[in-house]
Amino acid sequence: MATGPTKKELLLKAAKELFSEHGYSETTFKKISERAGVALGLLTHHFGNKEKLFLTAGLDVVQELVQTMRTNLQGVPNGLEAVRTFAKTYFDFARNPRQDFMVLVRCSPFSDLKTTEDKDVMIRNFSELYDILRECVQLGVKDGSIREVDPQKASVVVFCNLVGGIRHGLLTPYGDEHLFDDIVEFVIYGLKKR
Amino acid sequence: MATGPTKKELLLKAAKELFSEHGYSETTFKKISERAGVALGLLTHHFGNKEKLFLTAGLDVVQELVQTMRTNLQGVPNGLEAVRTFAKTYFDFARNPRQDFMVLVRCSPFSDLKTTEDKDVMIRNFSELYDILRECVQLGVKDGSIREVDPQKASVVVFCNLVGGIRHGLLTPYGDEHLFDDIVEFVIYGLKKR
DNA sequence: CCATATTGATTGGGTATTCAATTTAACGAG
DNA sequence: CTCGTTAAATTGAATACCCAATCAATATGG
Repeated sequence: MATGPTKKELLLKAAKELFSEHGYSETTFKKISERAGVALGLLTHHFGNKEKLFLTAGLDVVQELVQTMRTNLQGVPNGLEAVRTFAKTYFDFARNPRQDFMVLVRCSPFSDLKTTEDKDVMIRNFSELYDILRECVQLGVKDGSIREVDPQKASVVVFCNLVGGIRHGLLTPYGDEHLFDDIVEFVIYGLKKR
Repeated sequence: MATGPTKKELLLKAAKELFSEHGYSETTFKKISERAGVALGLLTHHFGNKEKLFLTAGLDVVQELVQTMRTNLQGVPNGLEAVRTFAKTYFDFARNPRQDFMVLVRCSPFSDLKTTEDKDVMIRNFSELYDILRECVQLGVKDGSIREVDPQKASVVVFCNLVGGIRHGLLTPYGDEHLFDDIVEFVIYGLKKR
């Protein structure tokens, strides 16, 4: 028997798409079940409630991004290039509709979640990304490709660039198709040893 | 007769506070009218509907920011310092609870508004800020305090830094109390002529 | 045979918006 | 200043709608 995706997977896929397209509160169980083509009741059966469903969707995206990041960072020549790769991977991932990255952008994972446990889970998973970026900066300071900066502070600032870039590039009418490249260039310029 | 604030003003004030604290969909007419201490029906009477109310609240904040920006930028010695003042003013404004800046952050002005006319109104008002920042960069390139950059591109990149900084500093658990200063420093470092 | 998956109608609660009724304010004529 | 008239402000209950979550009934699979 050719087993395709399970109904649970279909629901999660539809949920990720709808969260991406219309945000948390505009996405209803009815719309999700209709897009997935399965019964409405399966949502609570498989995911508990709406918030848990979003958490599942969001974590799915974050973990895939972490994995992609780890893969792309293999074999980078130095810390500065690692940061460049990190930024490019981040933007490429966000641009790719198949990844449903907008789930995280549209749904404010740190403010829309209501229970503190759910927030903590999301925070822990996001922290992986921060850790990776910080290690890139640390590496660069050590190997001399990045100027003398506090890796902790610098990595947060770089992350702000990425977050702001995503919001500008994908949510506002400002910025052109080169925005992401411009940001990468600016970040590298600001870190490079001179 | 000592005329205090009108009921319309009380409603708008309460709406801005609640939008800031809990976002668009968590803010209800009931909560707004209760906090303002006036009748629920006045909301539609004065503002038409919920989206128009949010638009009014958002525009109020943007226009106040534009005015503050213009004031603070008077008498800056050169373009680079103008950019620094712009960034500092932006962060100070966002940090100040009295300004209800979080209305704009929590309510995603470019993605939550439903009608294209409302989006256009918001876009036009926001553009004032972009124009001001671009002029600062242009000035700096001319007076030699900023290196040779495309003012259009550079100002958008700087804006991304500010937007990302706000989200990190006020919405996520990452970044410390010096984050805003770090970002200003990074931006200035990336623009300064060497 | 039992646990799990699946269905969709039902439930209970909450929402923006409407509306008829009432109060207040504005303003000119006498 | 004082009515009288009219428009605007104000009220909160009523309306109509939508949603997440429940649940009893049924099917499936190991």
